[in-house]
Amino acid sequence: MSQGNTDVPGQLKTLADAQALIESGQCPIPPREILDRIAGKWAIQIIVVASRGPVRFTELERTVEGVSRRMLTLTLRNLERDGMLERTVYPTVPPKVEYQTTPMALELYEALLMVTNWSRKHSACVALARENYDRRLNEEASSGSSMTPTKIGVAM
Amino acid sequence: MSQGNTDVPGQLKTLADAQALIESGQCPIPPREILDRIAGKWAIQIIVVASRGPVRFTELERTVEGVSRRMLTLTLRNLERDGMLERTVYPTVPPKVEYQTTPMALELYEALLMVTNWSRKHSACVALARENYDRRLNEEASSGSSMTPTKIGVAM
DNA sequence: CGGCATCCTTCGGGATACTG
DNA sequence: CAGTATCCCGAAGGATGCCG
Repeated sequence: MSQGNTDVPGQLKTLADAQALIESGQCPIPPREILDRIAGKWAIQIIVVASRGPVRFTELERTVEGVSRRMLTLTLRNLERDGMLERTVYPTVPPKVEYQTTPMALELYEALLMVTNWSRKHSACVALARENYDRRLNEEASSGSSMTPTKIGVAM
Repeated sequence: MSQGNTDVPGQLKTLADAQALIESGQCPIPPREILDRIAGKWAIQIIVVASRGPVRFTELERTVEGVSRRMLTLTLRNLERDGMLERTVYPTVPPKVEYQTTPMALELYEALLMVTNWSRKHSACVALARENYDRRLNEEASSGSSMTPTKIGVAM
């Protein structure tokens, strides 16, 4: 349980690395427990806001648009429990509580930037693929089934 | 709608880039529609398996452990609709259907490898943070509330 | 083999009201 | 201000059965 452990057992840079992991029987994808955390409707947004410096509860409530009191609290608790947020309570009256991201959370945020880049790069392509798919569904509804191997996809 | 568009409007390499995006009023995180896709319980696993070459429906059913027929079909349809999978039907009897990932999906997979790396690097730290958090909860249950600013987090 | 249709359960998450 | 507690709903997902 040493602290300064910044080594990754084996960096995965390419798909080949992932394949190798599979061969060795290990998991090449983020564990569900992690994905479920960031998959929640609010976790990432909270991390983004809290990465800009200490932020108070009510500030978050206003900034993270659409979040309910309940979900804000729940998500904050989970993130805190996972060591992604640091919660500081000032025992004043009225109470003041500040949240800010840990370095670990910032690293996750940076990793997620790759996903952001992907979506920015391919969002148009996804939209086009959907149009094609939906249109084919309609056409297929009128005509009979085709006799040749069917490939549905969008040209890249 | 040109095809060979491999340019990203603005590559996000650092948190500073993301901050800049925020200033300009743009979204620094992957859109929900994308996150929701990969957040599903099975999408990523399917992409991983299908990235190794054409794979048949029943093969997926056996490989992706725990998936139900229903969810496998649903997830495959969604991925296909988004242009992440290419579905090939051989009109033989009995029918044969093969799925394989598109280049776009492979790029997403590679982006997710960063998240995988993150979780491999920090999983122990997260586990430790949870233990600390849970232990503090118990201690706090017995004693009164503390009078000094409380910081709950794990040393990094 | 590769689905789709149906039913049912679980859980994330919203609305609202109360509290130290 | 910063929460907790309760109720409720819709969507995700599991189980099962039928079908071309």
